[in-house]
Amino acid sequence: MKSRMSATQPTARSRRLSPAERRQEIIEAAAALALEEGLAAVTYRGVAARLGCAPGLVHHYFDVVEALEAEAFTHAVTTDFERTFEEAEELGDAVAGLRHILRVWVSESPEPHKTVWLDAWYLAARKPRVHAAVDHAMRTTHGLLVAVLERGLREDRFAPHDPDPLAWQLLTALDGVIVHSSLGVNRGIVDVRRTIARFTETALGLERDALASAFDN
Amino acid sequence: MKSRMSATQPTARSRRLSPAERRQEIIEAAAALALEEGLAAVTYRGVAARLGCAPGLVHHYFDVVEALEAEAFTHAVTTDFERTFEEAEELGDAVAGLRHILRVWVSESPEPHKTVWLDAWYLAARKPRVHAAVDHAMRTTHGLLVAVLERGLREDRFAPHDPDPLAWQLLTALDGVIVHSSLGVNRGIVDVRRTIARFTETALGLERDALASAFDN
DNA sequence: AGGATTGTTGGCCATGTGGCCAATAAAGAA
DNA sequence: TTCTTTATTGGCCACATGGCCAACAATCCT
Repeated sequence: MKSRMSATQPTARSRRLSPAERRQEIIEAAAALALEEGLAAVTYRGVAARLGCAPGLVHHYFDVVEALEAEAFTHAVTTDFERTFEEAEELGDAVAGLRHILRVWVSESPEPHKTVWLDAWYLAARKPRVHAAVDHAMRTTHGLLVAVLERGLREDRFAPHDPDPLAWQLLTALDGVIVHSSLGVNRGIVDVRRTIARFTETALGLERDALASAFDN
Repeated sequence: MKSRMSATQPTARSRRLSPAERRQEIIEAAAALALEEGLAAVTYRGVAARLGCAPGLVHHYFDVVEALEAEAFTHAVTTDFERTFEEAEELGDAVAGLRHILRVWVSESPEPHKTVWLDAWYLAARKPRVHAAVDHAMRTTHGLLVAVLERGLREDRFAPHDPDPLAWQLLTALDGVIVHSSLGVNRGIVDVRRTIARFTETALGLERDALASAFDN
């Protein structure tokens, strides 16, 4: 019921972009679509409608939908969360940085990212290219987290530990939080945000509420 | 390429079952299908093909596919994992019971359940009835886990804690493990199975490897 | 300016799905 | 036995998707 719009509206879009520009435009539209309506909404027709072009154009740049889904996911998740890590690095110490990361990451606000991650995990089981994108994104995240942990060790703020496996354990718990908060289970029963904070405090030998205070507002 | 079988093969199935029997048969077929090929394979045609009946029959008992998906999920996950908790209760002490639960739950073997959970979480975001089924299943699990924790407190095997929120935290970490093991990320880098064991040992004040020993074989 | 390159369009097909319905036949009731 | 009920069938429609392609036209090059 909302499929017709190209004939009535010329879309006022500059036609014949360079391949690089058009490709980037498609990826951004797909990523925005994934954040707003889920990764399942990333289809030839869906992206084309949002962009105001013909579905065949999208197919021209991504001859397989899976590739478009993978790119959309990657662009959607890597954009602002690498920024988050950069912000964390500029903060005073590792504890403050970690607190910042947790606050941004498991915010209870409208849940665009959580849904995208869940969608990606689901699709990864059946679509190899999405799986590869998810795998890469998670390894990248792990690397960034390891850097934070190593910084904390250098600054003597964290109890001694092996950053590599611990980072995986924290990410595992974090992804569990994504699942639970995305579902809205146990809402009102226990604050999901504090769950990960508790785990991290314990693992790093921090004093109670050293990280959970990030959610006090 | 495998859709034709009703005309050539009478399916040798007793026809005209009682509504209760047929309904149960459908649910079991749908659950088996969900475990083998994912919850997305639970369609009118899919279940009917597995059962050797007409798709219309399945629709006659479940006039909305969502209801069938929800029932399939519930039957698939509640069947054997309530049994696991019963087995745990019959074991010597709470620590042994918890160890048993972890071993069965996060086994690295063929991953039928993990996929089903992931599928359900994904579908729950868009299908209310599936969401209700998932919510109920998770609350049930939480209740069973709380019972185990309370038992451990009575037996003085666990450090003092509030079982209710702790059970949610453990389940959160556990679901994170499901995500990671389902993806096969970090395979060979860190043993995902031990992640949840570490968290639990820490939270309950158990000595190192008290639970992780469940994975030594 | 004219021609070649290629970004772009609109439409087409096959497939799989949910949902619906009249016709059929099997089981139980009279 | 015959009649009534209803479990069951097979086919139908509308819709959305992935993928493909010939024709069109804007831009760049000569």
